[in-house]
Amino acid sequence: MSGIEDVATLAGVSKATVSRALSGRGYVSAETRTRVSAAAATLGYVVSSSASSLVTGRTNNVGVIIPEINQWFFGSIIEGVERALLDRGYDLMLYNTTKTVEERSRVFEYFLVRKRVDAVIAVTLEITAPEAERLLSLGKPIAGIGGPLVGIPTLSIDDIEAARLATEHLLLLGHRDIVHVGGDIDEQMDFHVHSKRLRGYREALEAAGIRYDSDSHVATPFDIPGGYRVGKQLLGDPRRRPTAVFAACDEVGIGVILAARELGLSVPEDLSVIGIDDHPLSEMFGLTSIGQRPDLQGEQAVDWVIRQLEEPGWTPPSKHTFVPARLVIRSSTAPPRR
Amino acid sequence: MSGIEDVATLAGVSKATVSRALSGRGYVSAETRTRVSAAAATLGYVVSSSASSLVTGRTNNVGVIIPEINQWFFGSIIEGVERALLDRGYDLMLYNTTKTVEERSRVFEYFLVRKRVDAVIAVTLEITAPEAERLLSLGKPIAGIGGPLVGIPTLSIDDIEAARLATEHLLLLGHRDIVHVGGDIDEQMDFHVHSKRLRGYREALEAAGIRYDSDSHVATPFDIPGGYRVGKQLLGDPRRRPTAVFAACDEVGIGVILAARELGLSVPEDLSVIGIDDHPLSEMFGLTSIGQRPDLQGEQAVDWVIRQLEEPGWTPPSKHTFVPARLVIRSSTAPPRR
DNA sequence: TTCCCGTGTGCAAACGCTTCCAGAATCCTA
DNA sequence: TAGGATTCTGGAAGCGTTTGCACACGGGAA
Repeated sequence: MSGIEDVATLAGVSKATVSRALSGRGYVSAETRTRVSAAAATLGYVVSSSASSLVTGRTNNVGVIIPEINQWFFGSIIEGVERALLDRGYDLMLYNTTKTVEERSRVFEYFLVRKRVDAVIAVTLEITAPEAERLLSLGKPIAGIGGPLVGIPTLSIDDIEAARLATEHLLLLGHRDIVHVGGDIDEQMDFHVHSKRLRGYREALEAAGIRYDSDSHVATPFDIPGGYRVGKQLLGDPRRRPTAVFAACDEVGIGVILAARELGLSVPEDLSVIGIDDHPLSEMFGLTSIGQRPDLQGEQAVDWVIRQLEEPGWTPPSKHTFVPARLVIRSSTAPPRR
Repeated sequence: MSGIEDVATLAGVSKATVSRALSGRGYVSAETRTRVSAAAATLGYVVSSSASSLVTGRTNNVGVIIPEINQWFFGSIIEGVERALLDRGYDLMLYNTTKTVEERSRVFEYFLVRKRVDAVIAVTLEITAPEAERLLSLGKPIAGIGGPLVGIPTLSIDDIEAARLATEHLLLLGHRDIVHVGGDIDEQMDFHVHSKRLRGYREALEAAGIRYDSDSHVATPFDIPGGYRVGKQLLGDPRRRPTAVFAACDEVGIGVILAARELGLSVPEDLSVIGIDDHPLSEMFGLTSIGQRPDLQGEQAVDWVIRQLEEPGWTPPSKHTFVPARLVIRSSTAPPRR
């Protein structure tokens, strides 16, 4: 394992020059630079990141806190973040933590406590103002996916708007009897995604002059089996069956479609279904959806923190950023059967 | 940001004693230890990992190379690895890289080149002997999920055996006309998982005295749409329709089930389907499967590398380890109709 | 009593870089 | 031609820890 000293002697220069030549900082003549690079190459030299971190105070690591991995939304974010980080020469330290409050604060302390990351990207993690303050005061940029969050740049789709869009699509097709299959409102984490989507749905309904009652909304876990179970229940009774379902995410929507099929209903003739996400499976099921791109959200968050690190004076948007979500019409929605 | 010096003066001892008290190495009287801890706590002191890495040569990071994130198998591995690593006080550096040869070697160089990780866990990455040699000679333990791989401890289910088990289950039920829907044999990476599963299937068939011909096997991507497309094609022609399908993974199996339903066939009456994985969705579809636990595989790999790091003299198994895979019977398999 | 060993502590030397500073050489401008 | 600005290089001082070594102290064995 050769050090900078070896490279220096081989190239016939000082350690200082090697450092400058290799890092590209400061003046080095072209000739010297090539000689140093050659020496480094023959020795297989590579700088010790601990040593340089020690003096520069930079680790070139970015920490990512994420509550799930095995879900399309979160997995895609990680992919986007990873790609963007590696492109810029940073490494990704992954912290998978559940959403319970204790766990959350433990992880948070963990981050504050470590001198191991230059920045933090928090996915679906409600960081309180004092916590953010503390992190920021340590000079560590932080960005959030989900939000809004005070004092921290955050981004997400506009959940209310997306839900409204989805509901309006159904309304426009002529549906009046639309059930929303969403998440559990009592889950307080997650930036109230569930209640926001419910709200967008209600607002669209009310704008169309349709009464909303508590039967119009049913909660279930955000996965295919969750949608399936609710679908079975909801569609089982013919006299209470809606003509359309707005599912709070595509997995749930797919579950509902499967339940409908199993009950002998055809989609969209007997039932229209719309979801949110544009999940990779949605195309196969013909599921109409409000699409979003979690991978791009991850890239955006990376961009924010890295620019703060590298461009002195640059500051990220001070308010929450809404990323686009667009309607993708497929074959699961149609006018209600006369 | 207070350093060890501050703690030392506050506690009225030397830096050396602080270091020993906090790290638990060397002799420190109980009284001193508590005084130091108190001082550290009031100052909010935390050791600089770069500084201690510089002297100890340890980073407390483990690198994980993985080709995918957004797939159940890989996501579960990451979850298991992350959990095990955090429990032991290590951080996880994630490298998501595709399986193409150039990418692979690039990442590999990347790892060799960095002095940032203490160990490497390679998931589904065929590391060549010289590469392994190099990593090992740097004193960095390495473990692989997938394999076998010479010179590196690896683990995986026994793919041949799993495929045989699945096929035998169908044979035992009385099926003689079984098609294997697997992966593309020409994909050379992945430790030949595809060809191993094909082989287990063939061997079971041959042992039962059933002729295998090239029609018996069809390749498709390892996901639900892949299984669905093949299913549609395969089951479309009634006179060439098998009585059972052995899918190389559950996603494919689920796709086949969906295709069958859509063609009006009922499972298992008209068609039996079995997969491999015991995917979370399989229960909902009643899919019989050969189950495996990627999360535990991840934990096992972590155990190997960490023990090598922490227990001098300990060596991991020198041969490939097969982890258990067990038959989970659900409702997608039954004797063939009449 | 003497000697040795197990404890407890501090000093100072690394660990492998980056960067400030100073000095030398070269170049441009007046 | 003088003088300042620019480019290039090396020496040396850290960065914040860990750890080898030396030393002091006490208790038990001989």
